[in-house]
Amino acid sequence: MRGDATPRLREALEDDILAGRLKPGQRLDEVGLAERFGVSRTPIREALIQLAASGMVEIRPRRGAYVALLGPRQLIESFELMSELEAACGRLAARRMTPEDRTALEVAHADCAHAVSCGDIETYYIENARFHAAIYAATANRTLAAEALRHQRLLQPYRRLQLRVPRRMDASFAEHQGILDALVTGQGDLAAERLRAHVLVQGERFLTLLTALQDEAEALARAG
Amino acid sequence: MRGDATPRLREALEDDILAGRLKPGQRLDEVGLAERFGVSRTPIREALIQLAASGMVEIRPRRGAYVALLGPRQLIESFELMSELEAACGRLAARRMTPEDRTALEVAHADCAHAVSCGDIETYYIENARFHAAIYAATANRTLAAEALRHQRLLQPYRRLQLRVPRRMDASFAEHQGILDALVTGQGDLAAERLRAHVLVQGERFLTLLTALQDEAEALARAG
DNA sequence: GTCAATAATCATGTATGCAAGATCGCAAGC
DNA sequence: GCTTGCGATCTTGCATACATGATTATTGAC
Repeated sequence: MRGDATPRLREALEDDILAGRLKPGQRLDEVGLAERFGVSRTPIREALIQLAASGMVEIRPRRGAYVALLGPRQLIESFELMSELEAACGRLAARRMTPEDRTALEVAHADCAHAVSCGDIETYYIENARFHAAIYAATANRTLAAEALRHQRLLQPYRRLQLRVPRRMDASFAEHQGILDALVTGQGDLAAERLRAHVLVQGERFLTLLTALQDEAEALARAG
Repeated sequence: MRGDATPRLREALEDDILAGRLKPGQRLDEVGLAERFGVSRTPIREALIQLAASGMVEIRPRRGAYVALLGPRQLIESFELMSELEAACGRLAARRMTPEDRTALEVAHADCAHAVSCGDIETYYIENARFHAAIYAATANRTLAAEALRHQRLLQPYRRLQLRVPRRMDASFAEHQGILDALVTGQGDLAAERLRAHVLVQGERFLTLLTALQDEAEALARAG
């Protein structure tokens, strides 16, 4: 075999996690994955180590690898970190955006608008990520953009749930409009503030949802 | 051997890099390291992969691992990212600092003061990192604090050079005082602004130093 | 003397083997 | 009936082996 099994495996596993085919908390058995992908354990292990380093997988020594499962505390912290990263991106993007960046942003925003008008949550989920990624790209700071993207991906499985909250998609889109306005008029601090609030509210809504689900589960447990 | 070779190797290599025993750009030969540490290539590879994921090492496929060498562009970007992370930490720390956090900060600041009064650059370099780490810890957000710490370590080899700029240590300490004042008075936005400027100026001074060194090297190349 | 092509060498990437620790099941005791 | 101790099984972590691509050295031509 040609020598590029590890990156291929890493991407395949990451895709599986992001697409929800591998669910948070699920065990990742080395031999099982090796058989499934037709390789030995070695490149599997190396891919898992890389995913663990990026936070998508958790490796417990001598106890195996698991798809990362963020608890409430970690979720709060991650959304807060994300809100700060996005705010930073917004401030820099407002100052440095090129005409191409602006076009890309407006296209992504229009695609979000289309998803909203169709009521298509799944599409909005994807286009929303693109809109934010367009902001990262406009910072002209690849290091910062890469960090923002990495954390976006980390939270992606949880955001997906979050958008199912009633009317959240419309509210999110309205916030995008305000962010875009601030960005294209060069108001970096305003864009930062709006992005911070936009991401934080997502985190808070998500936690509300999470605790509701937990209460529900507990109620079921008591009833059953 | 007992089953913790990989983390031990990772820490040893990271220490070597942070302490300057392994220099940016230096090749990390797997068999050489394996012999030096008395282990096989497998745990060496796993440690290198982890270090690559955290940015301290660069792995070029089929071409080996090297101690990360940041170019001017990456340095600018990294310092800018760091300035935003520190600003975020400052804002949150000003709001959430516990009395213990405040004490730790003041102790770290006093230790910096002592290093300044002794003119001890090497000690200041260490205490400075502690002062900043105390701010991260005061955010009550371990995820954010861990990210800030990781990037602090990434830039540490370069900061060390930077402090040798004349009078930089005194200026840095004066800035710390302003940051501390803003933090203990709960002025989050002010603390954020001062931290951002503090880190950015380090980056800029460092780049000045870097280009000066490069010019010097070129002049020598022309002369020789 | 320099450059290019080719062969030898070497390092990386992957596969496989093996030992130690973790998990699971079963049985014995309370 | 529940818990605890012991043993079997399984998985991980590291070592070793091998193949392929990169690197270097050598040789021949210009």
